[in-house]
Amino acid sequence: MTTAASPTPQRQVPCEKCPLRAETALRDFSPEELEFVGSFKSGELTAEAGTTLLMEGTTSAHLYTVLSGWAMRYKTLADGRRQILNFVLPADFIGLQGTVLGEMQHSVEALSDMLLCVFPRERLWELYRNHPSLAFDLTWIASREEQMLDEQLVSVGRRGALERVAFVLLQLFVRAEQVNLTVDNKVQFPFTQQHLADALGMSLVHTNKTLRRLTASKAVRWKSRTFEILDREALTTLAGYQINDRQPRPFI
Amino acid sequence: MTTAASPTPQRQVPCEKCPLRAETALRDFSPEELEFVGSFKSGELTAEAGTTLLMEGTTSAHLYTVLSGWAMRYKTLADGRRQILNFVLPADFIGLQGTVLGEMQHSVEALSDMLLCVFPRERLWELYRNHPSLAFDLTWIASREEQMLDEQLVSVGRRGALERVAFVLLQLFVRAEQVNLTVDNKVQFPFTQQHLADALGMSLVHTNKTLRRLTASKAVRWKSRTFEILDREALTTLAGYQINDRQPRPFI
DNA sequence: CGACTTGTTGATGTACATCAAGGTACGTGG
DNA sequence: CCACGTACCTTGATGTACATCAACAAGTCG
Repeated sequence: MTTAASPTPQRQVPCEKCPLRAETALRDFSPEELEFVGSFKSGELTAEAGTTLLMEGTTSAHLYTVLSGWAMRYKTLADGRRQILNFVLPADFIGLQGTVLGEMQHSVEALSDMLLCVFPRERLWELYRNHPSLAFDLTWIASREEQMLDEQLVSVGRRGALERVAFVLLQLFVRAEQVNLTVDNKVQFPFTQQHLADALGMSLVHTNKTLRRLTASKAVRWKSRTFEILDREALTTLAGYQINDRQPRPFI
Repeated sequence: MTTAASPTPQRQVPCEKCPLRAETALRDFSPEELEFVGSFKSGELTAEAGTTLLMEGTTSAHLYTVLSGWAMRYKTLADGRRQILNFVLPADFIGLQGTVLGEMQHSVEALSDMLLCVFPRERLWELYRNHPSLAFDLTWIASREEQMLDEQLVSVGRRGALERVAFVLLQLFVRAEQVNLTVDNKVQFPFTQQHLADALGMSLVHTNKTLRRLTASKAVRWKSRTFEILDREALTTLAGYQINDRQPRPFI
């Protein structure tokens, strides 16, 4: 496991040309907002798959926005059991929780090679003081994350294995769609069945068997990293829920 | 199930004399902050046990701070399965999530008689604009809630039944302590085993049996609403975790 | 007093975990 | 090209934790 990741002092993406912005993954910013965010951004970070971006029990001086790539947020128990709390996609924000307790209460690890925007946590206060609209966006983000956790908790607590698997796959697909990571009903998933198992609170073997039941239903296909939805309605039914397409996400 | 709850136009608790503040459940406010919060508060709400304060799928014009009493935040699936996401105690804030999507994605129901402070959601923006320190507190709160959900997800996903029950009881006890609801290692819990089961993602019967195993270990006692910790260290060990005592909570 | 809610317990069923083994794909160095 | 290693997936056999069902006991409340 790589623990450090090196900042890249090379050419950076200027905020006004942020690829996320071009994709409408973010709300529109006023020129003032855009200028502040540009100055708030202190650099970029490239990280290889497997890099630990944030570690439970440590403090981080930085906040990040994902420009590209996937990560996972997780916790581990003393004996090694792992629970993946959430997957992190482009346009997602990480590190905000550290603001509360100082120490991170979870770890974040890159699942693929990533590019991240870096912001200094120390200037967060300045954002709150001078840019209430951005501060509001941060609350919005925290609140949205909470809603995803709520759903996840319902899944793990109250849905059966097939429902659970269908639900998480559908949800991930929808999130990937929102940041234009899908091409005619296909996505590249950078994670393994083990990751899925750890997210769903199931064993690897049982996840595998459930996955085979799911693919047997012809609703989806998932082979060597490529996930494809064949019958979206069927998948939605199996998931026992219609996922609400959320509004475009604010902030950087 | 009662669905509505009536506002009480009678004598209200002035913010500077907020009982929560006296108990140091909240951070200190500057006079300016205190004055704004006082004006932000639009009333009080008393609610009987069983009252639905917020309903999934509806919108609410209000935000609430709990002054006294317990509630639960939960979601239900189409077929009636219920997952309790979190318990709500005095000094907790509810309704913030509605800010994100408009519609609430979960319900909140009073477990005991309650007294709540009411704030108009429409003036939230004013808070962000003029009182960045309070805005920051709101983010803090959202972030703290997220951390509790993380823990809960780990429990339901990766801990065994005994561990789970021990953990949630210990956590509830600690939270109750923080708002002075405990008297020599005892609390009044206003909920039933069914509620615990729904919070832990377990069946009622299995929860009951696990609870009996737990009480057999002499670590705790729980009879007719009164919960008592007899051996805190033993309970902590059973929970497989030491819960970190958090800092005092900011905002109203 | 019955009616109802909450807790308790045993019997039985099932969903899931664990164990063990092998299969497939993709890399490496020869 | 093959031999070899490794990472990931697949599958059957077995074990166990938990759910479901059923019945009853103990309050509590009208």
